[in-house]
Amino acid sequence: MASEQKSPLTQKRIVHAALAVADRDGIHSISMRTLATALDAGTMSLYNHIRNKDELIDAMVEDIAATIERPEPGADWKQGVRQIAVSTRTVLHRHPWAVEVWSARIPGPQRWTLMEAILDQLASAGLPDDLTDLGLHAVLNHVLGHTRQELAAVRSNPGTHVQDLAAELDAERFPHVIDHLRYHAEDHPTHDSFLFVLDLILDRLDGMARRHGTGTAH
Amino acid sequence: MASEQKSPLTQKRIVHAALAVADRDGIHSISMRTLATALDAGTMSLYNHIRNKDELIDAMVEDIAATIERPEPGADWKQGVRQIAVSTRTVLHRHPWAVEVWSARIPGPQRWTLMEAILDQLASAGLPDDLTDLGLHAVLNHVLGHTRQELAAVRSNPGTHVQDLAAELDAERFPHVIDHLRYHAEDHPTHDSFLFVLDLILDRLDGMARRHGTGTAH
DNA sequence: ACCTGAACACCGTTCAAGT
DNA sequence: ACCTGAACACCGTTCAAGT
Repeated sequence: MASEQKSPLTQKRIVHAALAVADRDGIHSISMRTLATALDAGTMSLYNHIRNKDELIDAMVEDIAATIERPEPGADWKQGVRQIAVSTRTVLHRHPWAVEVWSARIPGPQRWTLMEAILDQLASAGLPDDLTDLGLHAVLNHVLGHTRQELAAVRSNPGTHVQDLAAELDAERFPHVIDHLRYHAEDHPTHDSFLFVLDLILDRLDGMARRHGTGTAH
Repeated sequence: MASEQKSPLTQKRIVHAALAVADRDGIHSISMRTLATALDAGTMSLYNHIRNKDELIDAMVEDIAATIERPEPGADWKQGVRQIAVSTRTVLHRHPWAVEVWSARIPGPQRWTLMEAILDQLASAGLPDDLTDLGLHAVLNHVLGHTRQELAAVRSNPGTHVQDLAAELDAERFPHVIDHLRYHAEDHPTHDSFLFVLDLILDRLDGMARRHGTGTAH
């Protein structure tokens, strides 16, 4: 107790401490001062390992992007894309603050690697350039959009839940919206809409690839 | 010149001034102090018309959401949804900071009205509840995802362009990503991918509605 | 009812000084 | 090379005092 050894600051320790804070209290709770205190260091010491706060947040996103599972090289392309999509969703659920930052900032190497993997799978399906582009965006928009939407009620306003939102709306003006919110408040265990739509997209791309491969369309 | 009359502060004047600043310099450039100065008022005067900064930003989003065109009541449902989607994209391009805030915060009346309109159109197509839900998210994810992606290069880092990103990447590790970025840097006037995918989604929903209507599937 | 300055409790970051 | 306190130039917002 008397001989506590302060472990040295590293960019890794700083990023991990920041992740712990963000996962618990949200990205808004991170300040250089509180983060330094949590690490038992002077505020300015952090700047020996990180250029500024923006780059810290980029490093946090890269760190969690690295935990997304990639398919082994020989895998079927549909299974490959599916695995990346499912794992991305799982990881984003583990870090509820991350989905907003994900779309808002320019990717780093880890995220480029993920995009490269998806594009590689789509290319191996035999899709031409324009349909590969279409497929990448369809998959990414679905994964990020669906996950964002799942996390929205929980995250944005900690007190707010989907049911409460529906209760506040005027039933005369927003009947469909209220139905829709109620629908989302229920559990739908029979088919997970995330996987349902994901497979819809993948099957559609598969069909396009086959049509292209057999030379039916240009 | 000697008899300048200060027009009184209103929530509308404050929101419009904030929109002008955000459209020119980004949402980050808005502070209560600079905004008050722009309005030739004391900082704390703003708080007589707006509860806090978060509600100001919500009010800004609501203000631009109100400018999105809605279809006239009798319109064909596909044309109706299409018009809302196209107009949303146009409006978000006019306010490049808005697409991030859009997904991050809980909707207000204007945005609920838009969702109500889309859901109403989808219901009039004869889609059952679960496919209406699927259709709403497909349309919203596409509109927001595509628009975000169009704006990303321009907005996030004012100096960065898509071509520069591609030039910085290691050609050995990211061949597909580089191709993809180059593809996006080109103009593709022959078919706008926004409309192409939008119509793909709408046609798909139409097909589902017809199959459901004729009782072929449950 | 609306306006506002002072004050409080914070920020991120530069710089110079330490070891 | 790494650490750090002081200082600078900001924040959003509460409160009390004005009209």
